[in-house]
Amino acid sequence: MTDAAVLLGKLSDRSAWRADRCPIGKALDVVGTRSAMLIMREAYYGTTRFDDFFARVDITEAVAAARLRELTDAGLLERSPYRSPGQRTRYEYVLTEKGRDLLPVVLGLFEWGAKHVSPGGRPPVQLRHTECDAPVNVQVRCGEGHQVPLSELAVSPTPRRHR
Amino acid sequence: MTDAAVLLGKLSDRSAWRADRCPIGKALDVVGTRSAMLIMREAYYGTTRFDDFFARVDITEAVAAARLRELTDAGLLERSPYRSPGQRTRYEYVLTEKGRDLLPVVLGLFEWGAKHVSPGGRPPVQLRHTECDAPVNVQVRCGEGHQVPLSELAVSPTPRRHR
DNA sequence: ATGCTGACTATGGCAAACACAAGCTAGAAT
DNA sequence: ATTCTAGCTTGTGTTTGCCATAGTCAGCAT
Repeated sequence: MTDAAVLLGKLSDRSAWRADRCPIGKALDVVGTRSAMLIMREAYYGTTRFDDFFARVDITEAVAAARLRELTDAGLLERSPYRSPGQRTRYEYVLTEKGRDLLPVVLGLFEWGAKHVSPGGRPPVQLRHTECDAPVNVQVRCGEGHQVPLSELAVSPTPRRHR
Repeated sequence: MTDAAVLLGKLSDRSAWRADRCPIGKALDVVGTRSAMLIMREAYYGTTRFDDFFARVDITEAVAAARLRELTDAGLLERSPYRSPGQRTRYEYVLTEKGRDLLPVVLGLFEWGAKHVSPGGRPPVQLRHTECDAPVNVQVRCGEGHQVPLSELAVSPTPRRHR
């Protein structure tokens, strides 16, 4: 038996269904580009201003403008006015709840890239918990706190909600 | 103070560095396309054969062939021969360790898409732990087992390895 | 009034991702 | 020998992501 998730109910006959309306596909419609992911990374690093985004992500202004608009339209970032003393009003891009919720994905990419694609397996930066200094990583867990490997992952149809 | 990770050491001056050689970018070089992510999803569902991949991911044969080659070249999948009784030898694509390690990313996208982009917030399938039936999700944790929110995430330069 | 700075917008072009359609190939079945 | 099928390959055209360069605009400083 090859290693895979466990398909339950009507899903067990794989030829009888297709993963249209898949949440993964929907997510990729919003954050499926390289520049979107890297802009979110920058937001996590604390970047809020237009010029910082395009300089630090190393993309052109046009791409930064397009992506920032898409991400604010989609609700991952919010454009909010601020005024430095004696300056005119400007706008900064701040993370929303929805944007913060994407953190596991971006951190997951970080971890995977660090382990499998970085030269010598050594990433340029490391991640730790401020409270206890232990290294941080992304884990698949269940509500009981167990770590869940792929072979113990059960996929079942969402029951219909009746009214 | 806006909500962001804590940058330590020489990273604290954000104008003094740029995230080139970022593991996130490297990861996206390999799995940065929609079709790559969706093919990995299918592999987690247990799909192994060419025809199943392109039919179930709803991409063309050409795209499936290109992506499968890239993913095997990159080491996330392995092409291995098999023979059904009285059939000629065929090839199937099976997950490697490297491919399985990407699971948190794909599951993270699933969870984010389900929560934020699915109609009515209801995904078509749900994920549970086979051992205890508790719902499964992706979490950012430290070695001590604490859940780590963005504001408690410390980013510091990797110390140089001397020899 | 002129320039500067932060935040964009516009134009043009290239390459990658993808779609659609057709063709090819190895070997088992007939 | 011919057909069938799984597993691709090739050809053509469109769309999207991105780059590079240049231009705009608002307001503060000079």
